Amino acid sequence: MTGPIPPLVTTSGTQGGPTDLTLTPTGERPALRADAARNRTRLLEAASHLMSECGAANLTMEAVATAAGVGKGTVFRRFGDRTGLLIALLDHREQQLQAAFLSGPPPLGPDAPALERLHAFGPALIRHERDHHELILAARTDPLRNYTVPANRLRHTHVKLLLRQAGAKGDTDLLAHTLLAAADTALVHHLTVERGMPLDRVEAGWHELLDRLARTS
Amino acid sequence: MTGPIPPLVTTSGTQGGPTDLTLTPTGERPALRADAARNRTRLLEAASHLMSECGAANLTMEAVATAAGVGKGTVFRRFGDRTGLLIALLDHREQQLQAAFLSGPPPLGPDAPALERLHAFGPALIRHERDHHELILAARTDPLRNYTVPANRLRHTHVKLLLRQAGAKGDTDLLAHTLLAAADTALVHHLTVERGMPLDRVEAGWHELLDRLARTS
DNA sequence: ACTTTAAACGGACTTCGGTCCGGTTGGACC
DNA sequence: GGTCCAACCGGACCGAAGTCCGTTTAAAGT
Repeated sequence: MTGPIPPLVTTSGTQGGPTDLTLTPTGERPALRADAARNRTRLLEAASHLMSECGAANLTMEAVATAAGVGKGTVFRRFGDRTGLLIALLDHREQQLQAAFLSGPPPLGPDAPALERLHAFGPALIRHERDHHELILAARTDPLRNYTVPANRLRHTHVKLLLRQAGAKGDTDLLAHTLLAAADTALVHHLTVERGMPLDRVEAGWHELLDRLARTS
Repeated sequence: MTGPIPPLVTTSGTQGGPTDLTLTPTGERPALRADAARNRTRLLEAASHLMSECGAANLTMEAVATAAGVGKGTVFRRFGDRTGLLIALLDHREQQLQAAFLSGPPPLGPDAPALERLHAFGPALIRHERDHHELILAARTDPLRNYTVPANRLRHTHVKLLLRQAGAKGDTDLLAHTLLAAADTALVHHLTVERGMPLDRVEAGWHELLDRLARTS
């Protein structure tokens, strides 16, 4: 990872000033040469396939390269590192969720009042994360990287905006972080799987927390 | 890591039922053979020394082993894996903080009202984590492991107990997780270092959050 | 002191992430 | 079509984590 600008996963979602009101999904990509683009999709398909067989934890870069019929160096050039590949896989699966809360029908989408959207967002997020917890946890090697991942920045901005629209008083930036932390994959997995807590209770926790954080007084 | 019971770092702090009211620090260890104990401290000292020279990120197991004058296998036998070694280093540095909130003077210690203790706990925790953020972040390879680390379980139980004593309504278990997440090393580091947020604001966020979570109505 | 055994030891070995660099090629511009 | 170059490709190579297993030893019992 010494290349000048390894065009990793994707930017966007939150590019310019902090008051950018129009959020966009994390899809766009910087324009790749034909062969590179072809190899990119091949690699993602190979990785996705291998993952469904061996599990995300056992996914090796060399295996992906071989399965895609390219050299190992190519994988690293394209995705930077193992985590980059996993994040790219995730990003693809996130499109659905993003579409749902950015432009989908109420109560998640923009045609519902902010507070209602937030209440709907929690369970949607929690379930999405639970569905992909294996991949998400495998992609979390570097604890700081989460805050850089476009999809997560998008979530944060989204929640922050909704909190403001809902008239929440206080440091909405921090409150958004707090709210998102309550739906964190690792936490939810720990609670539900390792400690046997029913998912309902976790979701109830979200609503309860939201009620307290969104107070307008 | 195939050994039957690699007696890793230490247990205790939260052993039995969930209503164990007397918390104890995370110091005790299962009793080691003389040579093993000797090598253990040698290893920790060597690791600590190497870390202060090269940084936690560049600490290699082989270097630690060599510096301590033992074989590589010995390091792994004792600490299980790299993370185990780092956690052991951390555990040692945590004793001070634990003593402060378990048995120290008010407002952190037991001679202050619960809510006041919680308010004092945040800044203490945040600063402690910032002082050791390098080690803490390096030790966080597996996102699920945090919830298993004795020191973190102790913190959680501590906060949960204080919330109850303060008369907080709601799911105190979840609320404790939320509160601790607000002081999480990775988050605080991201906010203060990468985003330039002043530490005061993060601490203010703790107090604000606590006020909302500890509501008794 | 002697035996015994579970525990500890060490270092060769395997595996995998990540780097490097010489060779190849898409595609823009003439 | 020809030239040119930035971007791409691949696989040898490196470093470090973690495993394995034959050898050594602390220490408990006799």
